[in-house]
Amino acid sequence: MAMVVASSNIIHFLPASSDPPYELLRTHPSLALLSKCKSINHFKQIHSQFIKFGLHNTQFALSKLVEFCAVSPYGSLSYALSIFNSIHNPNHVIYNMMIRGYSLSSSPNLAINCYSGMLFIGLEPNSYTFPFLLKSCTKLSTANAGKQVHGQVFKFGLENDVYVHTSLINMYAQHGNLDDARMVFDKSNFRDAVSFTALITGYISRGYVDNARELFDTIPVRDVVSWNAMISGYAQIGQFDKALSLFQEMKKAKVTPDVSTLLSVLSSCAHTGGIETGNWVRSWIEEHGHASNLRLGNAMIDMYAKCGDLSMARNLFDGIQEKDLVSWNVMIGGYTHASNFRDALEIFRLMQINNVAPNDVTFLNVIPACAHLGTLDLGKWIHACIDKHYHDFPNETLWTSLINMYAKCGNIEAAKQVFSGMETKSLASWNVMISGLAMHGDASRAIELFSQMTKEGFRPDEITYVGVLSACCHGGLVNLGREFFISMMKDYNISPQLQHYGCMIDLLGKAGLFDEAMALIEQMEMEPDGAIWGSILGACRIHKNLELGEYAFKNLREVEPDNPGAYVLLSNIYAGFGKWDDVARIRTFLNDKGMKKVPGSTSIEVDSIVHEFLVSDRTHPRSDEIYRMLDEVDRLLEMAGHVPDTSEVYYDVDEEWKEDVLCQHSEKLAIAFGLISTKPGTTLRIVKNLRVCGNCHSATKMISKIFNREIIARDRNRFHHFKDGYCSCRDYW
DNA sequence: CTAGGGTTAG
Repeated sequence: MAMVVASSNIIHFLPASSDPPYELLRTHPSLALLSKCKSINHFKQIHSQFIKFGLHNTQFALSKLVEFCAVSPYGSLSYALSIFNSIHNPNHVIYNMMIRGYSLSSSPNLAINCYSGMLFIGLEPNSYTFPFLLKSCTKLSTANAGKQVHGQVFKFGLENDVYVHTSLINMYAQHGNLDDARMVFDKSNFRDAVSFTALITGYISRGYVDNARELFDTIPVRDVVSWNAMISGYAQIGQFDKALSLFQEMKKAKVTPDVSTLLSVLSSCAHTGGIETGNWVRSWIEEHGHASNLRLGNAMIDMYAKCGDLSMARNLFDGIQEKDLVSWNVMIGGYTHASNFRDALEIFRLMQINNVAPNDVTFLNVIPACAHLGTLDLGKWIHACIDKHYHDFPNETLWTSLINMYAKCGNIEAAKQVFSGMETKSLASWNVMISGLAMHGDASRAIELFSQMTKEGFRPDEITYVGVLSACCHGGLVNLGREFFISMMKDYNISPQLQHYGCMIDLLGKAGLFDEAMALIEQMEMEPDGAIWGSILGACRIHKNLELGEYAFKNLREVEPDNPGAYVLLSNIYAGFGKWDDVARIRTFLNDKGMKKVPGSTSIEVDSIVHEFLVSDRTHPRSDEIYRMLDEVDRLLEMAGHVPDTSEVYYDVDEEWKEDVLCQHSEKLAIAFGLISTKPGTTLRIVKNLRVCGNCHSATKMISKIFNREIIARDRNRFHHFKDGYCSCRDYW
């Protein structure tokens, strides 16, 4: 092997013994230049300085030149090699620096060649050689080379050097060979915090946190990295409480935290809602001059957002001058996490204005916001953006999120397109597609898709069955619903959860099968929740069942004492029986308790802007036009013979409820605005926060015919497609 | 003259 090759431009061959005294070399001014060198061109100038002063004839200076080229990020390994090749008899240091260079490069295997070359010319490796060589072995995917190098360590009697054995432990640990890592550790006669920590991180990365902790407790003197390894280990596996209590111990031990510590601690605070510790960390960061650290800033934003203090998060976010992608993502994610979807989209808009390119994390936080708000235009724009820039990164979660968004924004066709375009479908994608179809009342397609997914070998999970059962529920398919419910338990061993019972009880109740519904409630192994009693109560309203209605109300009030919806539904039942005294009694009770019903609101997206309306809302800038349109709508409805159904309306009871009679429900305002602000024939998509009332439902059916508009309405539970005077729910909801 | 252990969003 010819490791020593003369290079054409460097022709000096000198024996090592010609080095002048180290002191003269070490203090030479040209050496100081290297520490400031930031480019290879600058290095070449320094190199010629070395030649000019005759420094390049010394092993010392040559080792410095090779070190820079091989190790510095501004160096170049090929340049290091050309210098190395010009050296007649490189010493240990020069060889070590070449090996180190390879260990840092993308071809760590070449370190081994270099090591062979060193042996070939008769140089013995020393205690510095192996840490570098072992780092290369660590980077290799196979364990073979590492084993052999371990043999070399014995051969040269270096197994008791603490640096060498730490490198061995680390190498084995990184390869997942914890037994050998432990063996080296146990056999070594000297251990410090570094060698302990190497083994501890190995245990943690394989999930053996308890073994790691056992070891951690026996470290004689722990340094900050040991603490960090253990604290972040707990955080990684989700044991955030343990991470935080260990941090308290670290404070007691008077070990100063560094940036890594603080990042782990902030993340733990974020996950546990531990805002007190979070506040402490924040003041510590400010006192110790870390306030301008971007990563800490981002972690603090995340912590405050996840702990629910969005305004503090926003203050910190606004205070960061040089925001990076993560800053934007944590702020958007914070708002989405807190269900503050409008602000999430607002930050996203600011991000566009600031020309910051989004990534998949951004989209995963923005798309659900679009889904909740029903902003189809923005959702489409994001979809186009993903198609354009991120098609190379197939991200099933991203497509699944898009399917869900299209379904929730009322464009089920686009949802189907994204779904069928997915090359590899995940269980989650089948699930969102099925529940999307269910939401749109397309029970037959949902069920068809379910059988297709099982044919393709996917095993349905509990979420799949929530979708399937809710499809049956929205389609009124009682028999099929029963069959699926049984098959879920029998064929897939999924025990029904609250949501499954909820679907079944809703389905049975709406069909008037009260005995069966109540029997199912008896059968449940958990306490029925408010949704279940609510659906019984709602079914009692439809089927005018006063006795069961009162019973369901009693139970609902026990589970959700502060839910005014229970009183409203019961009042509806009384109204259906003409029991106005009871209606009034409930009203008085609600007023005395100061309970307000959740204000209904409806939003509509026009030209990518979301307009939100409340009952009798007059705050919109085009309010006058909207109310003129509303008058026109009411006039045409009356002409077409639309008679408001007064059975659900609270006559003579309350100012707020009177407005129902005036037909100024928020959905009608949104529709009126849609009619005046879009071209004739444009589909109107509205999103309502509550369930659509009977009056608005029948009015909207007629509006769709009179104005020749398709109106797609999302309420709390499902979609209604109004067209030509009909609704896709077939008045069953 | 050279060295070993650890890192943000979902």
